[in-house]
Amino acid sequence: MPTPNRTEYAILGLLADGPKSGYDIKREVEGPLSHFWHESYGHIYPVLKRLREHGLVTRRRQSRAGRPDRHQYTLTDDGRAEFAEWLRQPVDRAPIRNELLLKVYFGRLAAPGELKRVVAHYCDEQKRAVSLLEGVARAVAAEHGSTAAYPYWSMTIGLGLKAGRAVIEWAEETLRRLETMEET
Amino acid sequence: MPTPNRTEYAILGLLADGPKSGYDIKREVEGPLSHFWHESYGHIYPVLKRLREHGLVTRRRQSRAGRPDRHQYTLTDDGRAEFAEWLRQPVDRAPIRNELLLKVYFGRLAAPGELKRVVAHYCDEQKRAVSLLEGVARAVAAEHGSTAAYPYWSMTIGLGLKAGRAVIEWAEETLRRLETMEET
DNA sequence: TAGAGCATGTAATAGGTTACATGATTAG
DNA sequence: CTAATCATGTAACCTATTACATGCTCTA
Repeated sequence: MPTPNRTEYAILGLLADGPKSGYDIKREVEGPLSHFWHESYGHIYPVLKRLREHGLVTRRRQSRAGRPDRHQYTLTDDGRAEFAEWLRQPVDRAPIRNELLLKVYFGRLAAPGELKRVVAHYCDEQKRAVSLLEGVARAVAAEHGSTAAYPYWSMTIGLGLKAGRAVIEWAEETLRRLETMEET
Repeated sequence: MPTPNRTEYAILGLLADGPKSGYDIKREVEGPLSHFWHESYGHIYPVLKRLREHGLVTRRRQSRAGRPDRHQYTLTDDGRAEFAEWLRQPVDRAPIRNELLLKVYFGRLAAPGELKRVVAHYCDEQKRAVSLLEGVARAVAAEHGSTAAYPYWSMTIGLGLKAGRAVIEWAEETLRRLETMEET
């Protein structure tokens, strides 16, 4: 199975909620999806073009007073069916490539204390990411807590928090282990 | 910052421990590194070629009685320096693309019960992965517990277990939430 | 008038996978 | 003799990123 083009489904999904421009898509990805997804313009526009060629979306030029023209993309019935089909398929665990663990694995070949610095840095970054996400969780609950989308949104944040905290725990434990090892 | 070619460093690291063939590299990746890293032949050999062109490794044909010839790759001083430099650089959190969370985020658009099926499937897979890793942890401790590489190896497994268990917890909690939501 | 935000897209390139092609040696 | 394992590599393809190119509109 070749890695499917997940950008296609991300875009189809965003359009399933209503017509959008490429710019809108980028903005939405940078908002509520940003802690578990990302897209670049350089991929969004070509994918949009291909989706159109395959009849999954249609494009319409839109002129709005006081703002630049833009292209609005709308999901077709075929597009909606394609999206629904993807949505119901089980997700397999993706093959992982963890550069931090690669360095840990090779840690024996590093100068003393170097691995500790690397792990400590990662731990700090992770702590910042988690506290940022905690803030997002509070803000989202306050501002969107009563929308239909909220529970799902909240679930995605939930995994980010749980996984993030697990990494922090591991990093702190690992730092202790590394210190103990140095003491000999 | 363009995504650096991490395969180069993975290979450099494996060679830092002693000369190896492309085949050896693939086997080692499939062994102790398999729960956090992967490489394909179709990438290993071209990278090996490039590393050689850059003077980071040398190649030597090796004839061994009773086995097919093979190419043995050895790290040069430049290669070792390059690896050491990479090893001491801090690792930034990689941008994530989590297809499961993408489906969760769009869960509102799925038919009732569909998202539950998807999450439950993922949870099962994760449980299997964790119990496999628990077995690996025991086996590694028993067979390599006294080697110099063991503590580092063990740390990589440690993160796999912690993160994996966090995902399971999240999935079970999420399933309960989805059930509660259905009851209305 | 300059800068920020809105808006769309292409070209070059990188990183990586899969499928293909080839061949040696050993164990059953 | 045949299957499994050892062994090396290339070609085609896909996904995605970065850099580039362009232009509108509003606000300060």
